[in-house]
Amino acid sequence: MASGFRWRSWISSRSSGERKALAQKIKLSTIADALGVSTATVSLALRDSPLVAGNTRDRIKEHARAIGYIYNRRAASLRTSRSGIVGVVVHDIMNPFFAEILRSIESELDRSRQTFILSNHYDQLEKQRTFIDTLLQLGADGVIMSPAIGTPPEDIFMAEENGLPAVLIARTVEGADVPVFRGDDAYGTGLATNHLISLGHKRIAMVGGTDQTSTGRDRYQGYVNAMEAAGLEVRPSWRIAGPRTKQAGFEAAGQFLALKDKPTAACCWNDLVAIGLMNGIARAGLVPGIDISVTGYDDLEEAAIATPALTTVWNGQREVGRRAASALLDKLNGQMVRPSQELIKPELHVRQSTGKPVERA
Amino acid sequence: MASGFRWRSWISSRSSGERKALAQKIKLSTIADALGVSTATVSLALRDSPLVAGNTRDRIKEHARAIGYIYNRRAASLRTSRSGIVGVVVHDIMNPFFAEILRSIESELDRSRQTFILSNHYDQLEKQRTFIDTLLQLGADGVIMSPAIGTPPEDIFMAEENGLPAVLIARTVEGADVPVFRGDDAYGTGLATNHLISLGHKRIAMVGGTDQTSTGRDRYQGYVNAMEAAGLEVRPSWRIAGPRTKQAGFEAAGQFLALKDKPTAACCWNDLVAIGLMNGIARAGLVPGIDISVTGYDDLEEAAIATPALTTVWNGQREVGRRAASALLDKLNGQMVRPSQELIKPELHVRQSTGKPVERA
DNA sequence: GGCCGCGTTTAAATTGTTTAGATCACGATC
DNA sequence: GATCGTGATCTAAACAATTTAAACGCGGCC
Repeated sequence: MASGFRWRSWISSRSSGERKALAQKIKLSTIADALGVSTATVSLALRDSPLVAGNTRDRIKEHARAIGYIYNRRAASLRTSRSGIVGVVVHDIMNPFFAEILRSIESELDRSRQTFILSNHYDQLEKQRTFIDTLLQLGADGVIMSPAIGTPPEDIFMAEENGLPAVLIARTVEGADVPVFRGDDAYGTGLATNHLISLGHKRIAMVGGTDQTSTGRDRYQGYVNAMEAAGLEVRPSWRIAGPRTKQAGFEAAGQFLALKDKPTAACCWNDLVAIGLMNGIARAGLVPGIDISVTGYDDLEEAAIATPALTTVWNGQREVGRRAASALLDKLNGQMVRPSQELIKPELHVRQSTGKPVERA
Repeated sequence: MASGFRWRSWISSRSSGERKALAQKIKLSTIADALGVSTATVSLALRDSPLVAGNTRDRIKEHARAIGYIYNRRAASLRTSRSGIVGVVVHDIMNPFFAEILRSIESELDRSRQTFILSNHYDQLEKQRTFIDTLLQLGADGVIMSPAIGTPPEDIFMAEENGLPAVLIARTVEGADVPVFRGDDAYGTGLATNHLISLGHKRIAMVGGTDQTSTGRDRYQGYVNAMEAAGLEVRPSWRIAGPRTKQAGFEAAGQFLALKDKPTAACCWNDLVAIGLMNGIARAGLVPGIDISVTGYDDLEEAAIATPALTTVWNGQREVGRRAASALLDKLNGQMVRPSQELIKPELHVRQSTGKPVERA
């Protein structure tokens, strides 16, 4: 009795499959039978193989179109080991920094008819692993990833070992033997910091982000290098770490304004933090760009329309996405892609959020 | 000679598949052979079927884990007609309005082990069709879509006919026989408009968005109804249509400020437009929330930290995503889901971007 | 001796790709 | 005129990894 029940419940989820099987009945053999040729010929014809005569091919393609044949990629990939799927994992799809990267990846992959599956890992290693596992199960052709904090090189090695070639964007993983595409972060924050220094600022804080990632360390290093090169003091309390969001920047304003020997400028982790910080500063009754100078990073579209317009560092997102996708495609097609670290040179875009320092009593 | 060349180029893309086939060699039969059981037993054991004895199952699972077996979903789905993939199409992934919807869809689908593929259609019908076609080829189990402008009901009918059940979010398609989940837009803009009216505003513009979608018509209608109910004039020139982005809101500021009998308040299509508009107003030297009242729509996280904090209409995004995903899952499992239109009741969140009107000479 | 239940196995099925070989027409060669 | 070679088309059959319906072996039971 009990076992009878378990049996039923176990097979209960069939209905959808049945429904689908019922609907999806047009296959290669349907076409083959209708035209009196073999399925092999149909398969070859639909893929424009030179092995089949021009007019046979035309007849087949026309008939396939007419009866609404739908190509079954699963069946095909079972044989070919290529699924036409590429995985993309980033911290958070919604972070506008990734917007442009994703767009350029999308357009690059479109060209070679690869579909992509997107996922966030929210910097949780477990989520990232689950996703990679899913990609392996689906037989994905490759993965482009911005690795989660703490990703061990073994994870990437394992993926490659199981036929899932990887390329990294935005962050690097020490010891992983794959191509990495990202901006030159140290150089970039150096640009921003030097800009502030040249305006006359001497007390400059660095707001937002963490030092747990390669990006984090590089950005902080660029700031430190610039400060030291100018003979300026770097105080630990001037490093206000935190999430990379507007909300975090907004909340950091309180901490920033309460600092002893209050800095006159903030070099922010990214545009989101910078905009949040400016909002927080404005809320406190000060005027960002006049009372406090603020720089961002990434040059999001939003930076130009913020109030005041944000001085920021353009990070080459388009390039990162395009090159990463292109390198992955090369890998898929069996070309040897050497695991280099491509650093894209950032550029400073000066706007109204930075100015000469105003000293108050 | 020429034909020889074409031949070569045609078969040239095999290398990756070969590489993968080489790496991926552990399959059901590998385990079966090692333990001296049949592949059927292994298949059943791994899926915790009651048809296989407890200790056999444990041995099989342990061995599978030890040698790093990877489940091949393509092979399985060929047989079962279920792929574990759900498609999600929206206008633009990067629009933060969809952020919360996507997050709740993600967490709902996670629970039943469905992977989802995301895509933008940027309101281009052709892109949407290509994506649906890809889903059909991959044997996706279903699709959640915010339909592109101009989507004919036949497109949705065709998908369902081919075994791809659909549910709609955010927008409806007249004549499509599927469930739709969205906010009550007319009611929502009514809330915002009435709030402005109750503060004493008489000249209120509506900024952003288009009237080509069901959402657009509903939102405009809610605004018009509220105005008329209060006996206020609705001028065509006060309807400043446009894209639904910050950039568009920013640019609309010029047009808004140049209006004859300049309105004292703007009821904006969404938070992005509202924030852009406020930035534009601030850039022109006026103070949003004092000189001009502005309302948004969606209640993005950002609304609360904008300067000034934005009065806006909460749209129940979480609910939309959760219910849509849940309805789709029901459909997949063969339950009859009636094609109802679920309207989620919006709520007004009053902040500092609205106040009593200031009349200037 | 037939039937039952249990655990397992066998064989068929899912759909498209690939490869070795079949077929045919046509000219050239002996 | 028969044989052979050749190139162009096409086909039969093997193959990919899994699921599942049906069958099987084996005690125990009536």
